[in-house]
Parts: sequence; C-alpha cells; structure tokens
Amino acid sequence: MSNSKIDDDQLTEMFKALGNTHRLMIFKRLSSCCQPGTQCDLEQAMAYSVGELGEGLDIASSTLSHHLKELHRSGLIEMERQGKRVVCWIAPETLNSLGDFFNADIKR
Amino acid sequence: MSNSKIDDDQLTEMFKALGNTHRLMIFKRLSSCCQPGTQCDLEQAMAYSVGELGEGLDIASSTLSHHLKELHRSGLIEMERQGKRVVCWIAPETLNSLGDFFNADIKR
DNA sequence: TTTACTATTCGACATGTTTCGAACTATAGA
DNA sequence: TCTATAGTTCGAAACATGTCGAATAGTAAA
Repeated sequence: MSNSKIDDDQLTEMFKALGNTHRLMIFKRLSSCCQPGTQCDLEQAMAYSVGELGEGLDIASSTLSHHLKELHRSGLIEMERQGKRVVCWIAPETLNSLGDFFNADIKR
Repeated sequence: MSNSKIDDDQLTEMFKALGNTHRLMIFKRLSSCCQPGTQCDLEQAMAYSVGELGEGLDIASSTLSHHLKELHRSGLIEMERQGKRVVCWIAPETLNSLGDFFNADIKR
C-alpha cells in the first residue's frame, strides 16, 4: 500500500537522523500534536519554533540548529521562517513511508 | 495499541543501527521472507546465515560481523549458532514496536 | 537607526564509526 | 588428529559526528 517512493539512501539518511537522542526527542515533540484528551488540528498544532523545540534539551542553540538541519536534510521535517521565528513540522508523506517500511509483511 | 514497552534509548540505538547502508541492506534481506507470489512460513524462511547475509555486500567478513553485532546489540535481530554456521533473524516484537512508533497518531 | 530577539554559520576539538587484514575460535568431517 | 569451513576479535587508520562559543544574519519594534 506504499505509493510514495523512497529509496534506500534516503531511508538510511532518515534512520541516521533519528539515531541520536536529541534528534529523536525533537522528532517526538514534533509528532505529538496535542495534550491528553484534547482534539487538535494536524496541520496547525504540530508546528513548533526552533526555540520551543530546544526547551529542556540542554544543548547550545548552535547544536540545536545543526540537529534541525540534519532532520531537514534527511527529509523528516519541513522548516519555514515566520517573522522572527523559524517553525518546524514533520513532513507527512515521509512519516507514512517509514510506517510502511515496518508494517509491510514482505519487502524486497 | 502498543503493548511492548520500548524506551527512547533503545529506540535511538535501533535507528542508529539502521542508519547505515550496509546494515539497512542486511535488515531488509532479513525482513524479506519469500519470493514474489509465494507463501512462506515466517519463523523459518526469514533466517539467514552470516555468510548469506554478506553476499553481494562487498565488505570484509570482519566488517560484516561488526555490523551484525550492532544490529543485535540494538535489539533488532537475534542470532544463534547452528553447527558451523550462525543464523540470524529479525526480533519480531521489536519490529512491531518500530511500526507502532510511526503509525501512532499521537505520541508523548 | 538602534536595540532586542531568534536562529544560523564557522572553526575547533573530542569522541565515535567504518573499514580492513591478521590472528584467533568453533564446528564438522576425513 | 588434521583440515576445511564459518565467524569473531583485535588493532590501526581514515573518516564522520556532536558539541561548544564566537561571530554573523534576519526580523520586528522602539
């Protein structure tokens, strides 16, 4: 059921991107869209600014910037400047491709 | 629907393990259980020996051994000696956990 | 324009990873 | 026991990554 093409090189890059504690935390924060028991609009609620994503991570802002660049390079997240801030959100197609990778019973 | 517990550290290790071209190839070979259009027994058909997994990869056997160790350490694959050979297969629970990670709509 | 806020780039350093060949271990069979 | 087959461990070299602070760039508001 996978219609979005994604090659092995890109897949490797995405896994490499997620294979780091800080980047995985960032990714998880981006993929958690709302508070327990609340409804949320996918497109809106899942966007965070760079600063928000760094909260609680205890790393320098330059390091944070580097990690976000890696997540973006791999195709996992999108970024866009909005005024003073840069907001980030998960690239939805990519996420689906990854889900398919693990859920398909047969791969070649 | 995720009942198998898996913490962030282990998740990071698994992604790190898959974030390498050679290891991803090995993992894909282990997760492709049968030929096109054929039926297969999951438990049996998905086991490969170390030597078989290295075919076509064009790396030294010591390097192959290292990669398999990484995949095993991360919890992605199981290994067992059978006579002269060591056979490998994918750890099924782990695979499900990873699928859940990407398919759950809400994470925290 | 000056200031404050937000984020990125750069250079440097320490740490990890990938890879090889050589030496070693384990098993099965002659 | 000797030999062949199948994998692993070790040490070293090359390369990649994570991290920081300092300097820089973009935006908005006083």
